[in-house]
Amino acid sequence: MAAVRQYPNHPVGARVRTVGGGAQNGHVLVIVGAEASQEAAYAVLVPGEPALGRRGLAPDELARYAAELEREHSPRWVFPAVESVYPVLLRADVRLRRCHDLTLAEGLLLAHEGRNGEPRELAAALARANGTEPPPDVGYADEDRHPTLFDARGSGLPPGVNAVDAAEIVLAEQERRIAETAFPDRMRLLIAAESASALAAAEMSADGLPWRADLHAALLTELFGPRLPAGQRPRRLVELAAKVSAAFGRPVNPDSPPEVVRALSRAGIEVPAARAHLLRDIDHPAIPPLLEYKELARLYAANGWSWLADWVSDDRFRPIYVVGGVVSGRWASRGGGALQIPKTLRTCVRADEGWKLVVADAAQLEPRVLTALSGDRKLADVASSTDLYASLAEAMFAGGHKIAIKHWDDRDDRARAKIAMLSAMYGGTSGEAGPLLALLRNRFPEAVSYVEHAAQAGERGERVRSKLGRTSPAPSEAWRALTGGASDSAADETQARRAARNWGRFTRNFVVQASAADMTAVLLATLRQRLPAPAHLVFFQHDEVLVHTPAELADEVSKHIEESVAEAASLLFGASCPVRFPMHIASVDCYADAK
DNA sequence: TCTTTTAGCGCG
DNA sequence: AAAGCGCGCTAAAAGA
Repeated sequence: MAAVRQYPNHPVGARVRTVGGGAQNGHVLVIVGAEASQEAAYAVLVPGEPALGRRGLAPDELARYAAELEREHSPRWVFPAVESVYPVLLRADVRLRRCHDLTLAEGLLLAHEGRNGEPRELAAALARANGTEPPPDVGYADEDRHPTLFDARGSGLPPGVNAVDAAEIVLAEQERRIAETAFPDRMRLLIAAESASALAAAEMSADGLPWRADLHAALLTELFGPRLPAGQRPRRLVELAAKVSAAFGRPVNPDSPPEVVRALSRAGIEVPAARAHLLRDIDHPAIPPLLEYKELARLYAANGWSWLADWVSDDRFRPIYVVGGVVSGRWASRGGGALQIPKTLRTCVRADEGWKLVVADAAQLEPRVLTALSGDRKLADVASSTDLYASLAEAMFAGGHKIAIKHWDDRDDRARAKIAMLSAMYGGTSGEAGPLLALLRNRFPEAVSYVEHAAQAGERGERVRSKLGRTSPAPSEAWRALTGGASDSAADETQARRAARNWGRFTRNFVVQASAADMTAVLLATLRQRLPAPAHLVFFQHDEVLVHTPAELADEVSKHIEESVAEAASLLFGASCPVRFPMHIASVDCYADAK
């Protein structure tokens, strides 16, 4: 094994090339898969180094051997799916630096090839490589929320085919497909970053977000009264519901939107729905308790006692993240609502004694990403400000240029600049958005035309790509049927036009949101390698990371975050990218104190 | 009665 | 004239 050199210390590991076989380029490649014949028996294959191969390893043996290989060779690991194998290693406290997740890579490549939605797990990828019919993905069992790729339901691989052998074939095939993309280096970076994100996600689930169950319980008791059996409305909600009913003069269930709408109608107030913002300005005695009920009931249902019991253990919240679970490449979560923790509960997120939480969020990430994507130099100047929207307001409205909007108030300039930018990124046109967007287009034509081209492509049914090659799905057959042919009637025409516009808004936003996801994936990949032990990532939410660290390392952690963002921007947009990506970084004891 | 869909709202 | 993106989760409502 002495012939095998350590892989150069690249933070993401994106430069790894293994086409044509394993160690020949000086990189150790380790493929781990479960034995098809036995449950929880793992195999390790090192291409070009047969002596290092192992078969029939029990989980603890796999962990020990993986730790040894990681220590000796710092290889690029190849897993059928990180979320299946890596938890086995994490339970033995084995951490790996870099990897290639075959399932995530397959998903990215399929999307790039316009085959979104086809099965992407190892068995399907193998069938695809062999030119046979891919079996459907096995997915996850709802019962235990754990991956089932290698459980009793089987891997779906043909009889006698071992996962490591399948993985070797699939890896070679994926390398071939990567090389066929327009920008292989970008796709390589994307897959490396996505795979590293999967490592980070599994580590975060294993480590958990520090969560003081006692504070959460105290808060619930304070807001709702003593804990009652599941299914029973707590005291405070009973009181508020009674007030609502009393104000209407008849029993009204505030949890039932139709009942609320009917009750208001009887009181002579017509509302199209029972949404809080539609009720906010109504003058009726039932409204205040109703709004208070809605807000509290939401918290109780989503993050009440049963959530606390199900998702918090040993003062850690352990959600399951779904890396790349959103078409744009953002993460999703499975159970626990990890990405929707209400701000009111952030007071429960506390660093351990002697530790700190370093909370870092990217300021206005998406408009900055759009700026970098489009290469709009003037907007890049605006983005040199930490408060992009304030600076944008100056650029848009300086010289007293006020467009035809009634009751203009200078104090609204920043808000209006923000509406203009969000309208460009989301396709909004309501209210003042139209004229504001026109002004933005006038001042920053390059940036606005970038998203408008994406929208037009979507309206034509074309796919669009992020900076690193994440690709939007093709619209459905139903969409094509609706928008494709000549319309028989004006109504059909309207419907077709609406469908086209809707898809255009999706692709318009996709190029920005997905490129932002590219950037944060690279950020995560970079940061998790740079963090000084025992500091570790504990939370990630689209444009925000939390690191739990011994207090004395907090400053160093902040510095690594800054550097990782710069590294990510440089890898995506080039070393000379003029766009700043400032971070709000706070070192706090409590998450609630970060803003 | 059981399953699927909808409305509403939390997060970015 | 109106029209902004992406998710997950719960209870109620609708459907089978």
